Amino acid sequence: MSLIRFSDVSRAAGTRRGARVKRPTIADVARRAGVSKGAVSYALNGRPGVSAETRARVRAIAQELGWRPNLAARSLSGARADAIGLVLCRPARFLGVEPFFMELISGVEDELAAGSCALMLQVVPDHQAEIALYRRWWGEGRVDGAILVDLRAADPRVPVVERLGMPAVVAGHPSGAGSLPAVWSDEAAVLREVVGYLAALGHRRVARVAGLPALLHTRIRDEAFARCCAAAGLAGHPVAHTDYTGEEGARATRLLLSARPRPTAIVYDNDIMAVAGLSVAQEMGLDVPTALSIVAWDDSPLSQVVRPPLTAVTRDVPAYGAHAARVLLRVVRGEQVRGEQVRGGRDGGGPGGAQEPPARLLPRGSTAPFSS
Amino acid sequence: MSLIRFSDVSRAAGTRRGARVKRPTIADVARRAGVSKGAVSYALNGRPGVSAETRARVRAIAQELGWRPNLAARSLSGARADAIGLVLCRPARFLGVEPFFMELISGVEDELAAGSCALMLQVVPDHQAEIALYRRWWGEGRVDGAILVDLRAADPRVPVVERLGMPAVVAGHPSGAGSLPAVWSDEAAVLREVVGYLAALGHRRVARVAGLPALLHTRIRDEAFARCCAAAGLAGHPVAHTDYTGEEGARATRLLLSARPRPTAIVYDNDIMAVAGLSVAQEMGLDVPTALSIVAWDDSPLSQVVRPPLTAVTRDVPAYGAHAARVLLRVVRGEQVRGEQVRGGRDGGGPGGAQEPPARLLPRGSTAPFSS
DNA sequence: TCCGGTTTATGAACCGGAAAAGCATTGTGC
DNA sequence: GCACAATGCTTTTCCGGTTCATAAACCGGA
Repeated sequence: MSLIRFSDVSRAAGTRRGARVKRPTIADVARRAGVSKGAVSYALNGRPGVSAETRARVRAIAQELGWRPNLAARSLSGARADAIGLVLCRPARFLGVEPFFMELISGVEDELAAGSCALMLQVVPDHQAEIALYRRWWGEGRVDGAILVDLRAADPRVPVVERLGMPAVVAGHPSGAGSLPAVWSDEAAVLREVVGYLAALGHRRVARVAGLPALLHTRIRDEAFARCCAAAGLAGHPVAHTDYTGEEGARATRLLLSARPRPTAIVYDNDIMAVAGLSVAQEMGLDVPTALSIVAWDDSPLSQVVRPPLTAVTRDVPAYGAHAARVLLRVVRGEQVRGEQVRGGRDGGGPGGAQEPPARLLPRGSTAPFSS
Repeated sequence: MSLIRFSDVSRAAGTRRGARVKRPTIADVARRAGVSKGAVSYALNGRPGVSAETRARVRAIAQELGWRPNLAARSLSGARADAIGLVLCRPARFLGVEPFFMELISGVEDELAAGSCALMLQVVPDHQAEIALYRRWWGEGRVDGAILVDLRAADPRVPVVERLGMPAVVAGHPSGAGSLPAVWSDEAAVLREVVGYLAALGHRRVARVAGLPALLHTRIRDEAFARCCAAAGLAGHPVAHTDYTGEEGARATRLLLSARPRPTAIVYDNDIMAVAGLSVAQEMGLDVPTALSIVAWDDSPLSQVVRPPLTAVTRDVPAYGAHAARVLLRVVRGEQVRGEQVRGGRDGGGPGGAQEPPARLLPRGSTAPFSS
């Protein structure tokens, strides 16, 4: 009996949304201030139509009552949802591994928080689901726009988003962004720096352990790598593709190091694989850096805690996310992304967008001169 | 001129929400089906009030038109927001490092996606901001509830959330959860297993590199560690507190290994610190595992790619997140969390909640018998 | 044929805020 | 002194669903 009562009470008063402590509405503020709803709306939104005096009084009362605009009501009258979406489409187990996304997200949120905009995050298994999600979110009016990551060649998401008319920003190279603005950094330039550096150290056989071949940025790196190697006059430049996990990184390294002649330097597409590769090399009796040089991508604390600390390509990922968010907010607000358009438009990118400061090569202990 | 025109066009038709392709509303469906708005609502929500025949017709038409319920409108009439909140309160740079949160999030979302509920994620600098965020989200009707993580002793968030009446679940030990349901795993038991294992291997001086001392689970582990060591008859059991970063993990390890007599085994609170500790040991000429055994917490691929692979405490983090989400959804829906209440209530936890399957110790190459 | 009861559908109110239209009051220019 | 604008506020309508009161249609039984 008492159990049933408890259950009933709980259902009736505890958890149902409608039963929560009633929040003041704009009408409460209006009544209290002795003005109309409309006036309160004007006052609180900083729009003309009320005197400075009334505005101040209304503001004070709203503050006092702890009034907050009901988001549903606001967006129902055609305003914004004040949220943007971010869909991650890698399997969960890969996500946990890479600091990249968490850093990206924290950067995005830094920017969003400033505009008191929220982030809707969802992890999905495939592009199909991702597209369905965009439709749903946009259809339900749940988001004002989205940031697209992990662009692929001929990415199906781009035309869908374009057709939906949903504001969106691509975090990645503009070549695949269609008409969407893109925020990206020049990976080819960094790769040039890396290869140049290794060549200068005397390395002639440089290999690469790359990420998912379907991703556009992997392809761009692949191509740039081939070009750079050729330009630097390096011999063969084997590239192994992986799924970014340590396991595959280790396997690829083992394969590369078993070949004859074996490479004297390996460039990895992330740091987890570089660490795995380092372990494999040590396991195989190859000293790093004297017998093998290693370069990691997307520096994280991980690169610094292993011995030797890894030479890494480092970039400010949070800043990258923040930048993407900033551009998206501008698009959402209907502002032209003018400044960036000039900078970004030149090589066929979308109508707006911006280039990030390029990543930098940070030499540490895992690279050294090589002489055969 | 063309630039200006482009800008105008964009503002007028491109990005403003109002100008997007008009989505069908319930009224459109009603008109098309030749029934009233109300009937459509009943039909689509599976509520009585329409005939099976009409229901089917309305459903078909809604489908055909691609109708989706406008979330704002729906939640305005007192329904749910169909989103739950998760606020992370560690500095961004720490978040990127730990796979834990990303895995937790992916688990949460697995569960939410099933109920087509979204996740609002935000990273904040401190508890102050976190609390403000709960107020805002709840006040604006943006979320139906929240998952609280990283509980501290006498956590200020708990009473605030209780007072707000916002459904919430604590991911952590129920001792700090007040009246909120908690989802947790028995860390003391695992620690007992770990210490017992090391003691059985012949270790007499076991040290611990712990995480942030302010966190409740750190305290629980601290206390359990002390108790287990005493129970196993181990000598001193120094504990070094850190901020979870590799740097501090390395520093703490250096300190511990410089003491005389030095510990023969170290248990770390996460894997990044364990990896850092491994490097430090190797740097100091101590072979792992013959001279020093290492145990990591929260196994990630990282533990497996280093040499030797790390013995680690492993648990199913995504499942943990999924579980928390499931309990929260129940609370939100006003269902009693009955089954769990029995299991969870026994030791003073909230009115509901559930215990996770305990973590397991996974011996790998970094632990070995020790004989002085 | 009439009657109570159920099923099925309708119309209107309502949620909370935004914004257009309406309406006094005061001020300005000629 | 009058036309006209600006100011400051109110009224009204609207956004898109939910829900309640109500009514029409239907049913079997007396």
